[in-house]
Amino acid sequence: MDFNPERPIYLQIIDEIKKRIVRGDLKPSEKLPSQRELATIMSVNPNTVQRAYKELEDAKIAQTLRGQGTFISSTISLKELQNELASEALEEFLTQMSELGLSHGEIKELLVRSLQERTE
Amino acid sequence: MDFNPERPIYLQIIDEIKKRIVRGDLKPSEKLPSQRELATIMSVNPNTVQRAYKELEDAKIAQTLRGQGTFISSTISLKELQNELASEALEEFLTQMSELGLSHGEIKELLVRSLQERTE
Amino acid sequence: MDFNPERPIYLQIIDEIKKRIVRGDLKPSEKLPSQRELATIMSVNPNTVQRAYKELEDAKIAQTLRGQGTFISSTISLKELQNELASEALEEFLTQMSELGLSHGEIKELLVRSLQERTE
Amino acid sequence: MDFNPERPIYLQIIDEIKKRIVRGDLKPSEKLPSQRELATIMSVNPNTVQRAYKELEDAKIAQTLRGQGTFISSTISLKELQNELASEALEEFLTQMSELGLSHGEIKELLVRSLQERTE
DNA sequence: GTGGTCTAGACCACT
DNA sequence: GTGGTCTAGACCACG
Repeated sequence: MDFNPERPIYLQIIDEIKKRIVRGDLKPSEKLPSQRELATIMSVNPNTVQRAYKELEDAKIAQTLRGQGTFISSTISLKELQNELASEALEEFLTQMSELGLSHGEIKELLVRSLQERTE
Repeated sequence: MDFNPERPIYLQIIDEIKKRIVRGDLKPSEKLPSQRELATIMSVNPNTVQRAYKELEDAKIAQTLRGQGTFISSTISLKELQNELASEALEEFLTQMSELGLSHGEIKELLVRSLQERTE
Repeated sequence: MDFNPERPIYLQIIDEIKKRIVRGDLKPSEKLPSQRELATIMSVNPNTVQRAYKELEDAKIAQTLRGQGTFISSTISLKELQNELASEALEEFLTQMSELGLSHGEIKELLVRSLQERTE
Repeated sequence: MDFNPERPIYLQIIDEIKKRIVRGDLKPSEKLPSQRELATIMSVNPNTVQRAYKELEDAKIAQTLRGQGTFISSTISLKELQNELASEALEEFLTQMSELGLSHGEIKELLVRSLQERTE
């Protein structure tokens, strides 16, 4: 994993884990790599991983058990998390486009055209 | 204007000014508020405004004339600026959605539905 | 039994056992569950129970007889243990309240009101 | 300030600040010492102070302004915070006492006697 | 000068 | 072996 130097590493780790959960690569109740292990894999300091894990815990996405490790929360809903993240992105996108003075029609057209180009 | 504390204020000021240009609220050759004035309006440190203006200059979007103030560049192309900003936003949006495992069809559907809700 | 993740589990086990003794649920000379058994009941690592039992021994509250198990000390004074635990709790409580700037009168009033609500 | 080695320093800093707010020593909107400054005063690492400040921010008790410092939240209600902290302490105390098998009457008597001793 | 992030490395408590 | 805390010290972005 290569990090964007513009954005704090721990936030990028959080985003990555969330996306893996949503895509089903990580399942509820599954154990995350230990802080040290992930730190090694990502060539990052263990404290940085810890920070990411802590925020995931604050967000109720992960849970930590003393001496056993950090786990994806067992009660988490994949669909819900996906909706949440997708809505955030969509909201952000539409706000941006509106502020640029684009109408709904123009936004839709732009998107459709762009998707077509990527499919070809 | 209220700022997102996650993002440098000067960048948010830049974004805001760009959007105003694109929307036509600010016209080419028009004079921007003085740094002090804008700082007062936005309850922000004058240095922050200065930094925003400087970056706008570097991007050839504004020009500073000694003793006269800062002006929107007269040669600026609204359409081009709009395309640029819209493309950036679109790109970012599509990347996010793909990483969430959504297909092109799903993305389109989500957008269309969301636009409809906003129109009603 | 559900544990507070802020506090070591073995301490919480110790507290629980002390309370059961004070309430008479566990009597002097009575045999405690085996470490394995208690570990199973509490869904806890056997080492954790062992540590709790060891600390109870150090505090002269329990005794381990080789091959026979762990027993509540026969010479233990219920009243004394109760006083000790109650004093600790009271001390802690009064310190907290004082630090919040509450007067003796206010503390008393708060307690009385709270007890009344619980009785109704 | 001397710390209890049993409890994380950052939690003790948090508690201390909360108490100062409740007692009126720190007022809403007031600036807290800078992280470095407080770290020096308390002979503690700046990171430790930062951790405490961050948690206060998560709890909406403090607010951080980029480059300006950390401030007590302006919308905070002293009475509410006091009630909250007092209720927590009271709740904890009563739970403890009940678990020791003490009746409401006994609890009250113990408290009254203890307050009297402290007044004399 | 202020907070934010990160590293390196240490020690500890818990399982 | 696992996470939790802490230190020392560095660098950066921001105001």
